[in-house]
Formats: sequence, C-alpha cells, structure tokens
Amino acid sequence: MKAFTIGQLGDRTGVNVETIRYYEKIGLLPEPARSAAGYRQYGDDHLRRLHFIRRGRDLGFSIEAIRALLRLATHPDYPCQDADRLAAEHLAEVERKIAELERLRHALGEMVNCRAHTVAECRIIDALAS
Amino acid sequence: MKAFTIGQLGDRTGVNVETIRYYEKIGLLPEPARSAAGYRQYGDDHLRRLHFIRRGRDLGFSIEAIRALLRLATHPDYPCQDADRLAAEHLAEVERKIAELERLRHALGEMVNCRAHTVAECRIIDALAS
DNA sequence: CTTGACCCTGTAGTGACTACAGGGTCCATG
DNA sequence: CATGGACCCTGTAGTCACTACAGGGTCAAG
Ligand SMILES: [Zn+2]
Ligand SMILES: [Zn+2]
Ligand SMILES: [Zn+2]
Ligand SMILES: [Zn+2]
Repeated sequence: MKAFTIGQLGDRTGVNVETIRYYEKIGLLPEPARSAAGYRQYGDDHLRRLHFIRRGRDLGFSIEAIRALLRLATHPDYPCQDADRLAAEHLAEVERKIAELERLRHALGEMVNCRAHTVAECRIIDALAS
Repeated sequence: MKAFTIGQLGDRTGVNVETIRYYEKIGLLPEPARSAAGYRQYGDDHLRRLHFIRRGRDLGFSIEAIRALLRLATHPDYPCQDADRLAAEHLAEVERKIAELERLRHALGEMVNCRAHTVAECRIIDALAS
C-alpha cells in the first residue's frame, strides 16, 4: 500500500494540483482516503483514472464526454458504439473548427502584408472598417 | 436624424441585442442617447463601430485587440504598425491552433475506425486507457 | 526550532457571451 | 379605449475548464 499525495499524483500525470481538486469536486475523480492530517491519499486506481482523463483532455474531449467514456471503460462487456459515436462526433467538431480557422488564416493572410505607413492606408484597419 | 433601436441595430449588424448591451457595459460601444422612455437611440456612428467590432470578432480577434484596433481606427494619421503587429500575432495564433487541431484530427482519425463490438476491444477506450 | 515546501478549504476571476426574472413601453387591431 | 404581443429596460447568474488567491495547517530537513 504505497499511497501518494496530490502533488505526486500531479507530477505523475502532468495535471495541475488545483485541477485535480477541481476534478474531484465535479465528481470526475472519486474522493480518495485521507491521512490523519486530512491529506488526500491516492492509489494506482486514481493514477490510472487520471491518466485516462488527461489523455481525453489532450484529445480535446469535453469533461462530459470523458465522464461518459470513463463510465463505459468500467464495463468491458458493454457494446462500444457510444464510445465510437462520441469520438466520431468529436472528430467532426475538430474538422469543423479546422475549416473555420483555415478560413481565418486565409482572410488574415490577405491583410497581413500591409506596407502602409499610416492608419489611413492600413490594410488591416481597412478590412475591418469597410 | 433617423435613430434606431437596439433591435434594429442588432438586425443590421447581425449582433445579438444582449451582446450589444454587453459591449456597452465593457466600454467597447459608447453609450447612446436615450429616448424619453429610456430606450437606447443609435445613429450611424454606432452602426459603423459595431460593424467594425463584428468583423473583428468574425476574424477571431479578442475584445482587447478590437479595442486597440478601434482606438487606432479613429486616428488615421497614426503609424499602423500596432495594427499590423496585432494582426500578425493573431495570424500566428490561428496557425498554432490549426496545427494543434490537426494533431487531434490525426489522432482521432486513427481511433475512429473501431470495428469492435464491446468496450473490451474498443479502440477508443483502449487509446485512452493504455 | 525554524524554515520552506507542501497540503487544506473556500471563494472569486477568466472570456465572451447567453439566459433569465421581473418589470416598462409602444403600436396596431378590435 | 382596451388589449395583446413585440419590443425595451436593469441586474444577476450561468456557461466551460480551469486558475489564482487568501488564510490557514502539516511535514521533514538542517
Ligand atoms: Zn459491466
Ligand atoms: Zn497597416
Ligand atoms: Zn490622430
Ligand atoms: Zn469501439
């Protein structure tokens, strides 16, 4: 029984200590045992679960999506179509965002080569004001 | 002197009425005159300014960047290098976001073709738990 | 015994809105 | 002239996923 503190859990997962407490508060990470002084004591289950959460966040899944994926992950016998749907929806959203940002990149790229010296002839101000 | 109401200003600029009041509250749009009943009365200056704001937001500029760009826009004799810098920085940020989202798209694309039937063999759950 | 790194709770702030709640006003129709 | 519905007002609270304190307690090394 090698338990570790919240700081050690943060170091091992790359998650901020404040964020770990926040995940506990919203019920994403279960409340751990406490030491006599009230310090949180984490075990390997918490470590695995927080790694899962961290990877989900790194992939851009929302907290609610991760909550659903965690619920699924604890039931290996369930059909996985809910997980597949969540991932497909998220991929579609990522692609939509990329398309939107590429539109912005194009528009900004047109504006950015401004050789003017004053605001009166500035391409950027002109693009916004016209 | 044809003044219009907040609803008409919203219709003409495509900006939500609540958002217009919010812009006023944060000092982005100046307080307009009021009718006897307290209704806001907008003129062409407000219309132009809100159009400017709207275009800036559509291009993804932050409120603070738009505030700075608006300040510049009222001084045609100023050098425009601040505007150019703001646009270049924003373009760089957009490109950074695109790169990040493309990383996500790639990672999600690898996961998404899951032909498993249960969570135990699901590619998505596996990618997160491993 | 002191120092500094860690831990605790609880609250408030971030950005850019959005959504009420609880009222007042305007105008066209009956 | 009354009434109904669309509009307007203020002010506050909620969204998302954290992050930043304030004000304390605890632990281990020197
Ligand atoms: Zn099960
Ligand atoms: Zn310029
Ligand atoms: Zn000037
Ligand atoms: Zn699957």
